[in-house]
Amino acid sequence: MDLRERYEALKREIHFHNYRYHVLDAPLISDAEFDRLMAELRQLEAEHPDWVTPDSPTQRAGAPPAEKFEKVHHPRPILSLSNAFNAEETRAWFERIRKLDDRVEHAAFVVEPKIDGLSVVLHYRNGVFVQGATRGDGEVGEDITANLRTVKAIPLKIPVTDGRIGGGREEKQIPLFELTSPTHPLSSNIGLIPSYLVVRGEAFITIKDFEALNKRLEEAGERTYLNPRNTAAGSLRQLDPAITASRPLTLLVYQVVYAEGGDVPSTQWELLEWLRALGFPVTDIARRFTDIESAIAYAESWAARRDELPYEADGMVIKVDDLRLAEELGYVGKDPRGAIAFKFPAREVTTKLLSIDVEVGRTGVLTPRAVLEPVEIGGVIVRNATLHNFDYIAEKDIRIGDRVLVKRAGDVIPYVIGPLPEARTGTEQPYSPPHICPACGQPVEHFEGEVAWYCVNAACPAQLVRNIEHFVSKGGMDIAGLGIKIVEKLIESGAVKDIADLYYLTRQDILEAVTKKDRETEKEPPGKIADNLLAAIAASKKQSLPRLLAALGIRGVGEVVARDLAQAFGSLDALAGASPEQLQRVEGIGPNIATAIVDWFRQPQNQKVLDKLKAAGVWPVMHSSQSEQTTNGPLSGLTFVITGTLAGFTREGVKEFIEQNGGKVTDSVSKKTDYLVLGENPGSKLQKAQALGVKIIGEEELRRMVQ
DNA sequence: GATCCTCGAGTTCG
DNA sequence: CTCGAGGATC
Repeated sequence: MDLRERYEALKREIHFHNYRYHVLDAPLISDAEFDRLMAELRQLEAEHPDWVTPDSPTQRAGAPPAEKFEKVHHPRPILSLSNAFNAEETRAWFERIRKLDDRVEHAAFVVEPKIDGLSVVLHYRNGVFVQGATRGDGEVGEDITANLRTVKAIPLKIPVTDGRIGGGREEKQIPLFELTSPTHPLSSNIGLIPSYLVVRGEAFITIKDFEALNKRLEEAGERTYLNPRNTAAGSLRQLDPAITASRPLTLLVYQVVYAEGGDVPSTQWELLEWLRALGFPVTDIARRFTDIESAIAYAESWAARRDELPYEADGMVIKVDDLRLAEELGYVGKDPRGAIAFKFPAREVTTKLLSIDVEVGRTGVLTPRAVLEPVEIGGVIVRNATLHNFDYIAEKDIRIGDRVLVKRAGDVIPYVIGPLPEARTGTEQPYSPPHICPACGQPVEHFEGEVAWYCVNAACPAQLVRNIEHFVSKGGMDIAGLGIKIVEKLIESGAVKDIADLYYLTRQDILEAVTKKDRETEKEPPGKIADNLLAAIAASKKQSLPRLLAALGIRGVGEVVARDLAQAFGSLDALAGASPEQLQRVEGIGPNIATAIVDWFRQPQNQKVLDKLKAAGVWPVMHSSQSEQTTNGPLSGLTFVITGTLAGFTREGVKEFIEQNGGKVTDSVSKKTDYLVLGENPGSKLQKAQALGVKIIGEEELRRMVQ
């Protein structure tokens, strides 16, 4: 075999292994072996530069940076899709097209994922990738060929293999179908491949790759990206292909835009298989249905399981399988009638940042809050979102008036992911943090090495309200019926100046506060409210020492630390007399928390609070049975994390159950987690657990472990 | 000294 | 759920 033959065989082999790795995700050789093949190819090309063709694997990277992107006219318009936001609207679409054409009645549908990425158009002449473009306005896009070449999932040559591999040693002829995915064997012949073929696909970055990229950027101290979509779009619009090459882009192909001189299947379902056979990456969750209801059910099933997808999807596309029928159904504006996007509820939306409010927490920390133009996210109208802290605003360069991307953490709590600088008009105003507390007007302070800004005024009314809120909360002294409104009135009237005053309230104090409240919302007579509240306050005197300790609001002392302290010291008297050294003997207590505790007990106003609590009979001590550690239960030594909703347990209930049997419950999944207890509608802990290989059990298994 | 883990604190809407 | 920070561990 001469060198030229070896060169051609090498190219085939590299294309094939690239395909196995980047398209099928099933490599046959190691990275090192692959690198060796590439090195040999480069060597041959260095010796024979005239042999190099555009479809050589070496051509993926290395094009010099461009000045600008050239315009590309698409051979046919690249269309958009009309949307359906629920099953009802999807059925309405079906009815509309059924009335237009009788054949729709018995038509089949193909359902595919609608990936949130960037639409791209790829041109192949005689099987060689010659040009790639963005969608642009649908008529004219931008030439990003050099960038797309670096995307390894894009075949530079189709079919990606003609079945001959291993050239140079023992050349083998392998039937094409064996080279494709075992789950999708080829059923039909490829036919005559068009001499000019234009396909459309979606370029994107998987969630995993996005997170890894952002982590890398963060560690390098660089600006992170907002979401996979923005990253994919930004990466493909780089003038320097070397940057694109460094980004983990991939793609899935789903449409033939134009074909000349060859055969193209006439149904969407066959088309997907045909594209796959040519070596294009094609989704493996597409399904064909012979009735619209099954198609809708399938789309809905993915709406519920969208977190299982490796990429961000904003919906599923339902297409009429018969491509000729779809074409004949025509268009509404730029939307073809033959397909519809079944949209998932948006989880991330953009809206305008109107202003930034500042809240004062019970510890005095100032927290910025975004006031937004109201938007619906996942079924609720969001008007506010947290901005975490002032550094966050500066790092992300968030300005008032910006369009910002908002998401609900765990689909619950809204937060601002970041601004969309490209949407700026020039009227946006940078934000500067306040120098005084918005509640009391005293100057704010910042401590070395910390991010937070504090209002240090011990008499700040906002802090007092939050302090009492925390004290009476469910996890604290659990005084039901004492909400923020009544607390504010009680403070206003002077009846409450600290948490201990709650235990000295008269019926008259409460009556006054309650009657001053907005009467329209009253459901019960004030007298009854006052009596209930007095009873709840009296009942709270019996709360345990750990609860009281956590409720006091000592910095760094929450539920867990309070329990450990209570167990170690047994009473508030013992704790008040403890030295920093004694405190630090408790696991989890270091110098900082020890100092915070000692300081708290030393404050005169806190000593007064303690005296008043003691006098009111709020002075729990640990009983020996309470402090007894469950060290020999069936779950001892095991750490559990809970996610989702369990059928037979509340969150508190399952925690107690595990702890009573000697197990430990923490909030975050790590390598030290033994089991993840999985409930309905799990959160991101599930992915984390899967990534770390943590064992996942249901509540049944948990119960069995105890028996 | 760096890294991992855990805890605390704050957060929104219906 | 997120971020920040304290503490434990290597």
